[in-house]
Amino acid sequence: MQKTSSCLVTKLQHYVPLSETDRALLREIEKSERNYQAGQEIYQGGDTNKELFVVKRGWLISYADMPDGRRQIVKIHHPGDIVGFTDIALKDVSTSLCAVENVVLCPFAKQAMDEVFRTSPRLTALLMSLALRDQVVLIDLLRAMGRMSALERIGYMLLDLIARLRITSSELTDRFRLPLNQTQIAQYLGLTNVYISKTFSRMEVEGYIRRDGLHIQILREDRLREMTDFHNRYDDIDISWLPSDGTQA
Amino acid sequence: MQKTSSCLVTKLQHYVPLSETDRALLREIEKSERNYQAGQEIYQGGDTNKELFVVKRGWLISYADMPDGRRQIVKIHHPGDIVGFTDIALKDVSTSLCAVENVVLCPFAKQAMDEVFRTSPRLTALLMSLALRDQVVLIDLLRAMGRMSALERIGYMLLDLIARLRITSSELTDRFRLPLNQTQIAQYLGLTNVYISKTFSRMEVEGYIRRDGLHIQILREDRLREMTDFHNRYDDIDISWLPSDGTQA
DNA sequence: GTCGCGCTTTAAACTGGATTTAGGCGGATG
DNA sequence: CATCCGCCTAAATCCAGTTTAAAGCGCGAC
Repeated sequence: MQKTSSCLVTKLQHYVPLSETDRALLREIEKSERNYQAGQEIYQGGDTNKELFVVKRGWLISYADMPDGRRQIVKIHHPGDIVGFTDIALKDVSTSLCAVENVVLCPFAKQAMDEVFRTSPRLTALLMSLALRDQVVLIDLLRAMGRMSALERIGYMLLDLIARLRITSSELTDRFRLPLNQTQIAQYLGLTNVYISKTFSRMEVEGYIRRDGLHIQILREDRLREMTDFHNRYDDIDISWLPSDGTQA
Repeated sequence: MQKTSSCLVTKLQHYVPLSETDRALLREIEKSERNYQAGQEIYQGGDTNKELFVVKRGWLISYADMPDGRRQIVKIHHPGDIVGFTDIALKDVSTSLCAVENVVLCPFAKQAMDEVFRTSPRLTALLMSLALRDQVVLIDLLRAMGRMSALERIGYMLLDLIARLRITSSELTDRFRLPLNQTQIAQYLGLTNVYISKTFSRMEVEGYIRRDGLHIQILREDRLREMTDFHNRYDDIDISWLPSDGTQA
């Protein structure tokens, strides 16, 4: 019966109801807030790994750079996401994190996660399921990068983003705000900004999408799904194996 | 004090000592064996997800296909690996599995994994760490696919493979057997078999490697590490947060 | 207003890797 | 010992996407 609805709780409860104990654990994690402004780098690959974040507001990107400056963006983070879970078992973080717009994060120490692991088997299992799901999503992206044309890759990215946004706001239709610039999209899809521009224009001409400032409307979602053989990994998680909920603990 | 040394146990103990209880759990998992011959497809993406495998002998590949036949290989499995862990939270498996040579697998039901989760927090945490580590490795591969040239990608793959093989056989020097054909390597690196052939030849001419049948010798490992900004993710796992070992349970 | 700045667009030249096709080699099979 | 088959190599051609450079286009600062 919390008044400030947390997007982390919303996102997790999309998969499974949480006990009051579990929600209390999560509230603890989201206790403190920190602001970062657009373009700010929050940590860098190689830094010692000491805290995780829950995204409260705004989009962020994680990326890995080559020494000569080539950059590969590997994850796009939205409100409700946990950032840094992947690196939990590493001494140093493997990617850098940057705010693409003004954001609000809830930082928390790795130890807080230990607390979750110790006291809530159900939440632990859920987080683990989501981490494994993320790995499947990464595999999908890998396939897109290795085997799809530029147009297919952009289509795939748009489908993936909208599927994720629909988790938290189910009334969302076919239009959403995309606060990434074309250089960042290129760094995500393994292309160049110039070719992103060209392909976006082409997609508009051919009626796949419509653009309006930062907003993208997907006009031929079915066709894009078919072209990219898209699977929505955010809907069909199997939670049947989760331990019974924490109320008994 | 087991006589038949299990490569799974060897691989896990590379990171952390295991209690007798834990080893017993793993023995249970490796109880039954099944043989598959070279080229055989063991399961297909979309099949219902019911069992996992420990690799006992031989190499295998996991891949995702597009409906029109384009194929992306996403993982190369070696003896001691657990296959299918990624899909544990999915109703249907997301990739296909194929033996690249004659292999021996130990199949076990998902429930056996539940047993591990219930009874050994330490083993659970270790498996989870390794799953997260795999995700970091996947991110490295993604960077290679998105931002590296053909020569760099091949170099990266060779470095990754030899780093993994060195976990189980530390006396391994700079030479190893690579039972993949060039078409498979291409499907792994997002290139074509023809260009793999060309680039391999070039790498040999330029003194990066030497080839001899299925064997590859890496001659300029330092240079390749530098070119690809290679990080060995198999060495530096942080296990300090693991719960104390299961003997007290 | 107009200057500067970040971002997108367009165009032209270029190239890394794809495609296609043919040949060659080695090992299994009869 | 001839045939076949899977795999690797080589050469010619082609093209999707890169590179470089130069406009456009808002938009906020002053």
